[in-house]
Amino acid sequence: MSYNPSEIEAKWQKIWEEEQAFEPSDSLTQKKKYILSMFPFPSGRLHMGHVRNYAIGDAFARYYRKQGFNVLHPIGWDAFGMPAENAAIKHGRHPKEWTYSNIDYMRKELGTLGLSFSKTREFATCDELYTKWEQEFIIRMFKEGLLYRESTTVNWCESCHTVLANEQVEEGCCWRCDNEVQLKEMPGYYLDIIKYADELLEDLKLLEGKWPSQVITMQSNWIGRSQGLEFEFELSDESKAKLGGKFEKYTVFTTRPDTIYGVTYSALAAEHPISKYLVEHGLLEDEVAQKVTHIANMTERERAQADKEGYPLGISVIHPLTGEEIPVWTANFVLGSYGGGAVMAVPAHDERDFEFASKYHLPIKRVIEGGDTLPYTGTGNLIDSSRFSCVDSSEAKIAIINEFEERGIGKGTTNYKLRNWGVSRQRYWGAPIPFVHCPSCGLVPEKIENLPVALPEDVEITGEGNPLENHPTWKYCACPKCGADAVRETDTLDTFVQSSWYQFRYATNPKKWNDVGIDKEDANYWLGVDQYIGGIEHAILHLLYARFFTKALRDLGYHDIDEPFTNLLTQGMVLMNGAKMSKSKGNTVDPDALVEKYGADTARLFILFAAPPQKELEWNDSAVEGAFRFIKKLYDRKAKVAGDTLPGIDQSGLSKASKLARVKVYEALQKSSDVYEKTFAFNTLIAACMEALNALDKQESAEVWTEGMYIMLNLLEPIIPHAATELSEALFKRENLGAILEVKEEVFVQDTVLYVVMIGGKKRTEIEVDPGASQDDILSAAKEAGAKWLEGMTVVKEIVVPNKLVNLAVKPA
RNA sequence: GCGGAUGUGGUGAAAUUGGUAUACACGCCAGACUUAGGAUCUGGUGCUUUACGGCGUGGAGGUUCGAGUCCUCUCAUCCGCACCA
Repeated sequence: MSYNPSEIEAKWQKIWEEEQAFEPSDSLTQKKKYILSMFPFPSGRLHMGHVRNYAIGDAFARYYRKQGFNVLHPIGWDAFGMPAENAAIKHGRHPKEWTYSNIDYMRKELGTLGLSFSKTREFATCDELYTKWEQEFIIRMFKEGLLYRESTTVNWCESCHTVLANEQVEEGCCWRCDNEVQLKEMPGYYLDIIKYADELLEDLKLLEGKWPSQVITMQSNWIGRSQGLEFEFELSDESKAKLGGKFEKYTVFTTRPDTIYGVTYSALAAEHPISKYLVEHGLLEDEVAQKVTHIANMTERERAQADKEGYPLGISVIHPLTGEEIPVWTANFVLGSYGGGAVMAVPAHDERDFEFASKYHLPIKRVIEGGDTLPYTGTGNLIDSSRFSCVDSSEAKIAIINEFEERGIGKGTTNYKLRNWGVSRQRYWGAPIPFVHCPSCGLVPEKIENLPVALPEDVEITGEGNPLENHPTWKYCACPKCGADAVRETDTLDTFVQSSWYQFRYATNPKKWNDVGIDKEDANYWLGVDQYIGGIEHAILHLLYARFFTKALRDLGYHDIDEPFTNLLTQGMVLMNGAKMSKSKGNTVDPDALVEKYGADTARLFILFAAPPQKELEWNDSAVEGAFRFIKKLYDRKAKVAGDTLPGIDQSGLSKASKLARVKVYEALQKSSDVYEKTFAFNTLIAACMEALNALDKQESAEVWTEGMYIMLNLLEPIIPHAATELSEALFKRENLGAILEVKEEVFVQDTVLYVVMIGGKKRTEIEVDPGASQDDILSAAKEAGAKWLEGMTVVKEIVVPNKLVNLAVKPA
C-alpha cells in the first residue's frame, strides 16, 4: 500500500477520539508535564502561525507522554475582543454568533492536524461560566484594594472607540488598528500592578535560562525601576499669593540627589495642576497660555519628536538646601505621568536640562567634577555643594537623602516606568465589569451570588458609542447594597484579563468548573506550565499581565504558584518571500489546502524541519514536497522489516554499512532528549532521522532495518503522528511507541578509528587505526601517511586528539 | 541615542568542551527508467585553477599546534526602548 495521508490521518484521528487518548489522568501524584501553546483568537480561519505554534506544542506533549508523564495539553479560545464587533458592524452578524461559529470551524481545522489536545478542558473566554469566575476575582481584587476606579488622562483610540492600556500603545499608535492614540480625561478601572512591580522584577531571576533573555530584558525595562529622592519645592511667598493660595508646594523626583546644588531652575509638565491653574486664571500672557495649552494637548509621541520648548511661568520656588529662589518654567519634555509631573533641573549634569537651559539662556552650574565638557552626566566628587563638597557621588546620594529625611523635607523612594493597568474598555464584546453605581452608596460590587453579570444579547452594534451604554434596559438595576435604583457599569474588561488566568482554568478539573474558578490542589499540581509556546509579540503585554495576575490570585488564596510559565519558547514568524504572511500582501498559504494536498504530517514535518522554532520560517513549496517525499520513503521501507519486536543484534556479524546504519539510528535516538529538553532544535532531530534512513538504505540486514524502523518510528511519532502510528501498528503493534528506548553504547564501538591527519594546521590525509593503538603507533602511522608533506620539514610539535585527529606542527628544516 | 540579537554555499540551515566547515533538505547539473514527465531512482554540486594547489563562515587584527566557535576593533541587518528626571 502506498502512502495515503488522507485515509490514515482520518483513521487515527477517529481512533484517538474514541480512545480519549490525550486526556490527562485525574491522579495528582504522578510526575507531570503541562504543555501549553498560547490559545488563539477565533478570527475565522487558522493561519500558518497557528499551525507552527501547535505543531511545536504537540511535539512536546507527545514526547513527554511517551516518557510516561501525565501530560496536560489543552486548547481553548481567546474569544472576546474588537474583531467580533467589527464583524457585526460590517456583516450584521451578532458577535456571539460570529465567535462561536468561528470556533466551530477552527476546531475542525485543528482536528485535521491531529493535535493531541485534551478535549474535555476546552472553553471559550466568552462562556458565561468563565466570565462568572473572572468577575469574582475582580470583586475580590476590589475588596483588597487592588482594583480601583479613578478619573485620569488615558490613551484613547478614536477608531476603536475605547481606552487602551499603556502596554497597548505602540509608538504612539493603537496596537490593534494603528490609529494615532489621543489623550483624554476619563474615569476607568485600574489594577494596581505597580504594587507587584518589585516582585515582578525580582522574580525575573527565577526565569533566567528558562525564558529567552530578550523577553526578560524587555520586561525589566518596561517595569523601569529607579531609585532616588523625592522632595517638595516650596513656592515663594509671592508665587503663593499669585496662585491665590491654592498651592503651597509641589513634589519632584530625582535619581541624582548628588547634583542638587546644581539646580538652576525647575520645570513643570504642561498638564501639571499649577500650569493649568495659571492658564485657566489668566495669569499668563495670552500667547504663552496658548502655547502651554497646545503642549498639554499633544500626545506623548508628538512631544517626544518635538524640539525642546518651554515658557517661564512667572513663579519661583525655594531651593530646600540653599534657600535660593529658583525660577519655574513649563517644559514640553516633562511628562505629566511620571514623578509627579515636575523636575528639578540641573543643566550641568543632565542632557535634557542642558539643552533647555542653553536654548533659553538659563544659568548652568557645575557641581560634579569630571568630564571635559558639560553636560557631564557621570559621577565624581562634588564641588560647590556646601558641606557635601569633595564627597563622591555615590556617598553624597546617600548623605543628601539622609539630610532630607532627617529634616523631614523629603525621602528616598523608588519610581517605576510601569503604570497601573487600565482595564476598562468602552466596548460591548467583553466581560462586564461587575459594579453598580448607586446614588447613595457610590461604587458597589455586584453580589457574588448574582454572578455572572452577563451581556445582554439584544444589542445594536453600530460602531458609534458603547452598545451597553445605549441599551434601553440592561444598565438599570437595584443597588446590591441598599436596593435603591442604580446604574450598572457599562465598561467591559480588557481581553488581556481573560488570558491572564486561563492557564489556571485548564488546570482545574472540568468536573469542578461549576463550583470553582480555580481549584487550588489542581492548580498547585499542574502549574507552572512546563513548556509555554507563543509569539514574541506577547513579550510584554500578555506575559507581564499573566505574571501579575498569577501573583495577585496567589495572594487572594486561589493557589500557591509564584510564576505561571516555567519555560518559555518564543516561536518565530512564518514568512513568505521575506515578508510576514498577510492577506493584504496576498502571500498566505492556507493550512486547509496544504493538509488536503499533502496531509497534516507533511505540514508538521516541514514546519519543524525548515528552521529551528525560535527563528523565522521562510515558506518554500518545493521544500514541502521534500518533506512529503521523506514520509513516502519511510512508508515504502515497511517491506524491509522482518519481525515485530526490537531484535537483539550481534554486532560482529554485520557489514560495515550495517554497522554505520546502527550508529546513525542510535545517534538520532541520543539526540532526541537534548532536543526536547534543551535545544528545541527539531530540525536537527529530523535531519538525524533522515541520515539514519539514508544509511539504512545503503545496507541489507533485515534485523538492522527492523531495529532502525522500531526506533525511528518512536522518534518521529511526536512529529508525524499519523504515519508513524500507522506504520507502528502494522509492524510492531504500536509497542515501540509507548516504550522508553535505551541507547546501546556498544553500537558506537568501531573496528577501526578514523584519524584526520593535519600538517601545519591543514587537513592533508586520513588514517585508520586500531582502537587500541598507542599514541606512538598513531603518530608513526600519521607520519607515514603524510610523508609527502613532511619532506624538508621538521616536526616541532605533535598533537593527538583521541579518536579525532593528529596535528603535526612543522617548520622548514 | 541606549540595549539586545543575528551575519556560514544559489536557498532553508548543520557543526559537544576550540579539533575534518557546509550534515540534512531545497534548487541546479548529468544519467537511468519512461509515450511523456513538473513522477521515481542513481550520481554530482563552496569558490578558483588544465592540474598540483590556493582561497573560503560580513570585514580587519589577535590568542592557539589548531578559530565559524575565544579576545579587540569595525561594518551590515533585524528587534526592543526611545526625553522616565
